[in-house]
Amino acid sequence: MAESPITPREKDFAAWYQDVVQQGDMAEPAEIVKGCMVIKPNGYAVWEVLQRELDTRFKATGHQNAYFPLLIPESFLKKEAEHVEGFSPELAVVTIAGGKELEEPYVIRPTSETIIGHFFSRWIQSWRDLPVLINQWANVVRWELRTRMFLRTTEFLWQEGHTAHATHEEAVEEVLRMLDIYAEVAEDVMAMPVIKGVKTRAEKFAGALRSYSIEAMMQNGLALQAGTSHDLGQNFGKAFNVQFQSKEGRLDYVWQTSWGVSTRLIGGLIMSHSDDKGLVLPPKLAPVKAVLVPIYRKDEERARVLETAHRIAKEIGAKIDDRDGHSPGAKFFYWERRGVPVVLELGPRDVASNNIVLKRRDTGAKEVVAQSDVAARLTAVLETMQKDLYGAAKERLKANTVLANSMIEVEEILNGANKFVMAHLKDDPACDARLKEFKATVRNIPLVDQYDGGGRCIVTGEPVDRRVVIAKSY
RNA sequence: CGGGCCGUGGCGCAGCCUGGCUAGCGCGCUUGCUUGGGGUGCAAGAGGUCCCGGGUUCAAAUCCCGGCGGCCCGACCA
Repeated sequence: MAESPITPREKDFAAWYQDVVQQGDMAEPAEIVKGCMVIKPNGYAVWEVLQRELDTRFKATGHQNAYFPLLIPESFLKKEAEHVEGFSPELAVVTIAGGKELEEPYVIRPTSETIIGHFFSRWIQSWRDLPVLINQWANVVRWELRTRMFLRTTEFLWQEGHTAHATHEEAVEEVLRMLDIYAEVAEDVMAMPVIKGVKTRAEKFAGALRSYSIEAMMQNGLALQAGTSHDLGQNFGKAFNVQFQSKEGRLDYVWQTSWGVSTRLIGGLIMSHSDDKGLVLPPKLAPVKAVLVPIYRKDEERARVLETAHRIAKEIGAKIDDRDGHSPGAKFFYWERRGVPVVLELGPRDVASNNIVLKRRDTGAKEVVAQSDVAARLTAVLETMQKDLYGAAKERLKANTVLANSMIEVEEILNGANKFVMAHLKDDPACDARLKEFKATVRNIPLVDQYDGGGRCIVTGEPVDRRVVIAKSY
């Protein structure tokens, strides 16, 4: 028996994560470009499914895709004071092009609020032009000091939605609508439970009025910000002079939003469901949902088995692994570490009895199914597995969420383990700062309070209306 | 960007301290036979700028200096 190429989670979670990414053939460090990664076909296929799920929902809510330049005039970033302050440390800047020093450097987009603001100002004149609902699928670059595959890389893929509205009320509706879509994709498609909430003022997007996020819990108890949706107010409208004439004939600035999710979701996916044997993909996200491994000895068995195997695989839309020169055992391990939800085994015994063996990736449970029932059974198993993965993740989130009623309590809990700690805390940067002492942050202030309502802030003693999520995070 | 560990066939490592034969090992890969219900076995092969640059030396994977990159911790982080 060969040794597992995957470090157990218990032993070293970070090493486990690296191993799963590598063994699942998801991505590898680019090495020749600092902090960047190569997303391999297996990983990119997952991204494509995620893109499809998101894009369909964006379109269904009236958004259109568009594309803006990768390079942004440096001066654009400076037009919004908070924005430039927030992003300038992590900008990559192009100063030379065509062999000449540029008069004005270009920054490689870290996000596109500025350049899109510029074009919005040209596109929008009247209340009739609103709302503008745009989404862009793009790559962005942020010179992060510390990178981890999928979770934080120098260059990453994402979508960024940018919308402009006539009223703040409408903009806030949009912000929450998109947050809901993110939560829906996270929970229903990725089987990753999330907490929707508002970011504290200290943690909000540079240039936003308010930021909202969905926060997920990884298997090691760390939080992962899985998606954000920002109420930009009129900040960028004013910075880029995006004005429209209202029905009443008044000139006013638009109210904007922006929202995004990135390839980081794939990191979250991995750390939500995968196990010591490798990647586990929820069925709805798996590019390949089922693989059929034929088993045979002699040539005449081979012919018979392969014939039946091909017929069944075609019927149920499974991939067939008919590679020669690999033993069935080797194939089982191969698909296992690549996270395929269901592996079907078909050997001479099954051909003779008109059965087939079906195995789930998550539980490892095997069952013998009549060939005539396999299509229905596969559908049912995939559905169950999707639900079970979500259920297990939800259970873990619940089990690792605790209440605290004092700063000392919060600190004790977080020093002992990685948990989500629910505590009353005022939305004040000074209060956020107190958590830094033990490397925690407010993840968000939940939109829906599932606990005991109001209480006194554990720092200031002032009344606050609900508990916030405090945790260590990626 | 600070601290630590690391960089040697595709992958994982030994060798380095104490410089010196032809740079080894396991896995993987190729070919043949064998095997096949959870990594089959045997045999024969292929495959290496020892991260890069400079220095010391008769001689550098090994010592010295500089750089690049990876991982972990920290600071930073929409």
